[in-house]
Amino acid sequence: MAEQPDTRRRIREAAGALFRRNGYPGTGLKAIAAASDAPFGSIYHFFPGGKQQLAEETIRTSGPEYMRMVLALLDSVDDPVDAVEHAFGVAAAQLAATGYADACPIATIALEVASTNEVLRTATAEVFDEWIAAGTEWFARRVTDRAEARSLAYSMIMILEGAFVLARASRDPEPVHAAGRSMAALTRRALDRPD
Amino acid sequence: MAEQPDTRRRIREAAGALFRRNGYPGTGLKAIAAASDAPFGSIYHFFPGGKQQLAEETIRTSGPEYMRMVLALLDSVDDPVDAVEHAFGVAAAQLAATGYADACPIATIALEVASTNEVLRTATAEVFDEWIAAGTEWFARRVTDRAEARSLAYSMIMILEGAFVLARASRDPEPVHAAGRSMAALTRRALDRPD
DNA sequence: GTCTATATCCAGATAGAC
DNA sequence: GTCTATCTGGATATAGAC
Repeated sequence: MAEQPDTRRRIREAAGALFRRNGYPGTGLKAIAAASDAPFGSIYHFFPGGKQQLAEETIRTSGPEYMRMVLALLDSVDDPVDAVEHAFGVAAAQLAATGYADACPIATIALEVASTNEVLRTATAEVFDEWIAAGTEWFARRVTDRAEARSLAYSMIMILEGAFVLARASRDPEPVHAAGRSMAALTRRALDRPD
Repeated sequence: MAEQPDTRRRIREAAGALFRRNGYPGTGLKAIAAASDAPFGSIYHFFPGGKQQLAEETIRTSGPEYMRMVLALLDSVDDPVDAVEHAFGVAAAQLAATGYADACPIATIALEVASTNEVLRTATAEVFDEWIAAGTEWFARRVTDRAEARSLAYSMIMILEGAFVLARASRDPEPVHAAGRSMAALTRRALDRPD
């Protein structure tokens, strides 16, 4: 089995970081080449489909990576309510630590391409579907009703995404903390009132 | 007092619609000229600051407009819990009716410019601040604790923004309905448990 | 004031030397 | 496979005719 060249991975990671901060049309291939210390032509050597192929790969790799990170945070605390607040607390800290740059790796692209690029829109939709499925599984191990678990997973992803919008705009981690408190309240309510 | 020319308004509205759908770097001035049926030069005649001035004006006009629309929806129903679910229901229907194009007028720009353009970032942050203040006032008339009212306003805006991300990506109004149910639950909890 | 033509630059993409 | 030079189109922005 052939080893992936290091250059290819560097390009993908640099692209992921730039797309996350500046979006899809806002990121140029020349900036990606510069950030990955790769010659411009290597981008087309490894990604013959050009910018779109590069973006699709970053969506489909950084999306699941991010999910695994959040699930690891959630799994690191026993009590579900505390786990939720812990995960949001870490997200808030990480956001502030990166100058309010590193929030959701795919949300900006998702909004940008929703009306303009079916290939990338589908990629973002499929990543979000995986997040919802994984989040549902996590909550289903803690609340009895499966519909309730799914609702909590939906809410957690949505309120986190919205908190990232407000926090990046205001350069203030407070929205993410507020989102964590609301999600903790919803979680506690589901634990207290098993339907 | 001089009347604003009709052309200027048409340009601003076309720009607002395109920025909302395709974002800031994704929208070209030529597309704005075409959509507003205005000659290209008129953009710089009315907006000498170019693309950035045009974007700032659309943020600062469409943002408050959207807030007034949501507040009108909330005020149209007496019971607070029903009002919240009603507002989300209308948002879901409008999203589907526009082919999943017309969600939040400034969220895409907000994410795109957060790390790249201080003028526009500040504009989006100030609009969000007004939303939070107005939402806090609305909830404060219905729940006693002011901190609780502010928390509900934050949550409502964040979960709506997140729902728009998921709904546009999946071309499905369900996330917005799910968000409405969660916000209704949070509102009911605040009404039932006056701290 | 309205509109057209154009200047200038940078994007994505490609060809081909090494 | 790596890298450079370049093509082509479209972007923002401007000049200036009408």
